Amino acid sequence: MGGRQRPTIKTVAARAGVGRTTVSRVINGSELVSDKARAAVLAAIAELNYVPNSVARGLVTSRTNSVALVIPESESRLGSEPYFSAVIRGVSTALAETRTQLQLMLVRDQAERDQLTESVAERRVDGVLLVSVHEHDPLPGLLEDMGLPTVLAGRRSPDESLSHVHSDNAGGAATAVSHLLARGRRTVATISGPLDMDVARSRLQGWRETLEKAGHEATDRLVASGDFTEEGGEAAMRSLIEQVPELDAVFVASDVMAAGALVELRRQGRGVPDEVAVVGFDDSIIARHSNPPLTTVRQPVEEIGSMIAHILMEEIGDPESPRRHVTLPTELVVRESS
Amino acid sequence: MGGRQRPTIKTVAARAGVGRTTVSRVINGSELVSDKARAAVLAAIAELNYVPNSVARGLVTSRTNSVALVIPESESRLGSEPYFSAVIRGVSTALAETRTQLQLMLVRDQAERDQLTESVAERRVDGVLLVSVHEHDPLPGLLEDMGLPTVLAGRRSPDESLSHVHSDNAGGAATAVSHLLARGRRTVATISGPLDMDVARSRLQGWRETLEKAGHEATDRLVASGDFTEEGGEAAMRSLIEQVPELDAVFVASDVMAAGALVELRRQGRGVPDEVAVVGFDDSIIARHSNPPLTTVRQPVEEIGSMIAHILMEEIGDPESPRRHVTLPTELVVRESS
DNA sequence: TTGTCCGGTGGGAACGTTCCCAAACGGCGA
DNA sequence: TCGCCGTTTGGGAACGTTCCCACCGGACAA
Repeated sequence: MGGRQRPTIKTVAARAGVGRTTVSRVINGSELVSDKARAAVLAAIAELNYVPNSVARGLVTSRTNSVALVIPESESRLGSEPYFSAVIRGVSTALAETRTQLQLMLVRDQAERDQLTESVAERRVDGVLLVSVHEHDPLPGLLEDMGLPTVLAGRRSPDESLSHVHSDNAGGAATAVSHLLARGRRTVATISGPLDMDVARSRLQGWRETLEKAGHEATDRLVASGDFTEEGGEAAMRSLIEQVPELDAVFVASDVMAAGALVELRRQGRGVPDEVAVVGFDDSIIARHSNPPLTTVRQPVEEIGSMIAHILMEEIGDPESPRRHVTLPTELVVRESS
Repeated sequence: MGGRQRPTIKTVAARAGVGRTTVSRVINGSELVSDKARAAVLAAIAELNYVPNSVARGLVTSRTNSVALVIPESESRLGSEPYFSAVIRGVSTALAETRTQLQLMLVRDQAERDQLTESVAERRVDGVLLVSVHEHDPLPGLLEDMGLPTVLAGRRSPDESLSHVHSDNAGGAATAVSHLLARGRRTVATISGPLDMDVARSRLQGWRETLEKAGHEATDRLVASGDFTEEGGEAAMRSLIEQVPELDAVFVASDVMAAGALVELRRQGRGVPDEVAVVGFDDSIIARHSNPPLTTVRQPVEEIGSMIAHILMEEIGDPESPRRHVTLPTELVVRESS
């Protein structure tokens, strides 16, 4: 039964006894169609089980009704990082409402990078969502030059020109550090993310400013930088303990790294939270299940996802629409590690 | 500079002083082109920065070079379930090699389901990958009827007709139960997944057969069924303890549910593994971080992903290719919960 | 020389839409 | 009755490719 030729708009027109154009108008919800014609067309469509061919439509409208979500994954973090999954969820929810397809592009190496730009050049998508951008990543600029609507989750730097949505990283870090100080901690170290990312720098800045404002030390010896992986967190914790044996608290820039830090602390026999308090960032699933459960800064990741999607659809709909910069609030979730 | 009209194949032809067809041939790597013509075309392409329009190509070839990965998500499991992320990773890796785009479709409700079938009917994809199929899901049959190449991760039932890849669920469960028995456990209960899924039934069957073969009880009172969520695992554990207070081991059909079970056991003051041993399934990130770390059955999820993608590409390339049924081995990972 | 073949080439048609425009239709006022 | 206007309609062209086929020219055998 699957062998039958798919009906085209012509078939429908013939069946309904009208012209191609009228069918097209009905499909696209134009008002300039008589009720009679509309009824005939709708009936024909139903009988023939007609579905418009979106490729043909795309050729003439030069719209594909699909957008790309680009996730650079050199660190192979999708998988361990629930962050990406949550973004995907949010994006998908927002897109579903607009009947836009989601093309997922995991970019691991240069070859895949080239493929991505080519695919974009082929105009297979109407716009691009970029997640986890690094400061000197050429991709955002490239997309901007091509004139393709682009929205970032995060930003390259504080003066990012492209539309973007991110959470209040500095503020979240400040809350975390204040919390630790309020619990009487004196020496608050930090494990930061890769410093070529604004997320990492902003969280570090929040840590530093809060400590300085409170009259505490916030020098570089209290900073170890990880790469947002568990192993990275472990190594950073090790070097911190060595560097600053007297530390009694650590603010870690992600839950996954914090989990690594916990492993190292346990290995070294330092009690959490008795001897060392730990606060993470993200409130990912791992935070609830680590040992002990992790105090952490929750960020509205799914909302970030749906918001970048919304903004992108807006820019696709109206290329002249102004660029938007959105900062979403974070929230401290206190558990047993602090 | 982005304002310039994109060059078409005609522009290139004119520039190179050849016909459209010759340009097309060069692009598609045909042998029937003289070296001279080929060189001229390639030069023109480079000068003009020409990229073929894939939509136009798709219209005539009726190929889109993209496939859909469908993830039903009524249980909102992407996010908590690293399983899906790993599948996505595997699929993406395999597709990258074939220059095929990946359309991600999260299907939460009926509306999104309809959108999916419509999108498929519009021929926006060359094939479909289906993850986490339930026994009476109409979708696989629908796709089969439409004649669209379809490959499943998992299967509807043991006599699945569509191509599919799954791990040795019964075998994995058997290994887990044998392990528990070897540790001297006598009353091995189980928390199964939703019984309208073959994964769940197979794991349950592995549990049952192993116990029976060893001469142990394997009756229904030892079975509680969850829904692959943490809360479900918690509730199931609660009912098991009530039903079978003397149990000294539980085989749980997923790590996420096992994490829930651990929470409940702790709440009830039952030591793990001293009083109750727990074994999960998946070896997801949560297994390493639960308290205590979880003994679990590892399944090669990423490999499942890349394999379904491979098989799908094969079926798209040759619709007559035989259906394939692949079972991948599992492996027990012993940690501290057993 | 003539005929045959074959590598190389390019123009026309087709894919299934949307958009532009001209034309048909009907009603209404003069 | 005629002319005008607004609503509704449909045919032609276009979007940028690929595919089919016919053609061209040179090499080679007869």
